[in-house]
Amino acid sequence: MILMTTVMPVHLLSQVPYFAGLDQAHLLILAGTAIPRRYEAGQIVLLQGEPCTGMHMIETGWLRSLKSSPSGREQTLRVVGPGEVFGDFTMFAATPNASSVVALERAQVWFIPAAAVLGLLEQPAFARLVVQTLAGRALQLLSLVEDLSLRTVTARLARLLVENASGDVVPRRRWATQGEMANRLGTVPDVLSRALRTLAVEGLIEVDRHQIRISNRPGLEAKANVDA
Amino acid sequence: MILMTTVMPVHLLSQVPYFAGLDQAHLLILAGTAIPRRYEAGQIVLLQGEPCTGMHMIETGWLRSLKSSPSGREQTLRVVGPGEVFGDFTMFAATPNASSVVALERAQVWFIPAAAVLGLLEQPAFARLVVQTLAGRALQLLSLVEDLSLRTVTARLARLLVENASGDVVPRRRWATQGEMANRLGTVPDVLSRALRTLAVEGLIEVDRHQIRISNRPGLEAKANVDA
DNA sequence: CCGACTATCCGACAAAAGTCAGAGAACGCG
DNA sequence: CGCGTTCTCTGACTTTTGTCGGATAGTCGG
Repeated sequence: MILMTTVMPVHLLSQVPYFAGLDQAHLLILAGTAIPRRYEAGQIVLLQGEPCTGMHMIETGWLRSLKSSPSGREQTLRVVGPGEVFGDFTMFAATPNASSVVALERAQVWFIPAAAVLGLLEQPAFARLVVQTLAGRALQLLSLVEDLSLRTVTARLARLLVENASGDVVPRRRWATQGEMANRLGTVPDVLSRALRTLAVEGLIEVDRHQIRISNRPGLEAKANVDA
Repeated sequence: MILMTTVMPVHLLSQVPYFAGLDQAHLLILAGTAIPRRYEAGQIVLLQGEPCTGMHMIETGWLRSLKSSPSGREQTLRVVGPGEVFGDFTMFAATPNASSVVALERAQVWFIPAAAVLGLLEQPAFARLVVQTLAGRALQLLSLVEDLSLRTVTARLARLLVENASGDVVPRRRWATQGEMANRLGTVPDVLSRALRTLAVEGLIEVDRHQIRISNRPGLEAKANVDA
């Protein structure tokens, strides 16, 4: 009798920058330890403060990690999608979860136990990639600090748009509501709404329900560098 | 004829968490590559955007790393002192300096070329420590984001005081002026001055020129968790 | 001990951000 | 296709933060 369990396809793992260099044998072992998990929109994947026992990799769907305040305000730290990982920081640091993670839409993710990954650090090539990736992600956090500390909401919005534009349009997924974007910029929906309008009346962007078009990129980039 | 060059004492290196586990031989090699540098108060050690060729370790003195805005506002990211390192993030990520670093007082630091450190990543024990340390430092950045995004200036100040207190007093070094503390909290001297006063009149702290005494720790901790 | 420089403080003011209530539009589900 | 929920937008208001000029007090070096 054959017991069919769901096993992670190896090709998924190699999408992750620091797993990409591993040989087939190690990939198979890793994949063997991965546990599939499915989440619906709004479901909590990780809760800040809970012990961390491993990391997660996303097969499909989008999620966001956030810090939340007692009064219900939230700051989105990162929005992650297919091929990306989360929860690795706390796994490597061996601390409780530093942020919560919730699903923005239905998502298929794989949980990878800490032991399986930490063991791989024996391999210099892998370790090098991990070090490089962690450092790079830390630098992204630095620019978030810069944004929050010394740029106005409008400037942060302009930056977000410029960075996320493919060509001249910033596509909006279903969950990319103004409330959600507000969390990302560290403000509230009302204020974001006004910021969008400001940019729109100045002719820099055209806001649509499904996308935002950049009509004047140089002008928008100028706004992005204005500070407090 | 003997040429006397200044060589870094090995015992300094082993103060750094991730160098601590290295054997004597490697420590000696590392120490051999280190170059001594002295800076006076206010001098620039690293400039944001410049290429990064290695990391620094502090023997004596204090420095701060910061992001600055076009209009002159500054956000202090970290204040570092004896035994600590800086510039390692960008070295490991192989990117230009993400922040500037300036000396707060006269400081003796050692520059360690990137190649010397990156080579050591071959050693699993070392790599593991680096990974753990980088992840830990990234988590500190996360809490800075949390502070800036969802806490008021007064709450941030309360936290700073609680965290830096030894016993009931927060010692103030000569360079720990209000302007300096303001940069650390992401605000300006005037506002900080008022925040200090607020806490003082509420009887939570007693401000002195050389130290700040916490007269009501529970009360101060309560303030530290208030949000926007 | 003096004088220049810096740090601190203050009150009034300006600006940015956040809050609130309510109207209107879009969307998803049945 | 309708109905209810969620998202958007609006104007008025509050709070927080930042700015400015200038008074005051400390500090440091000579």
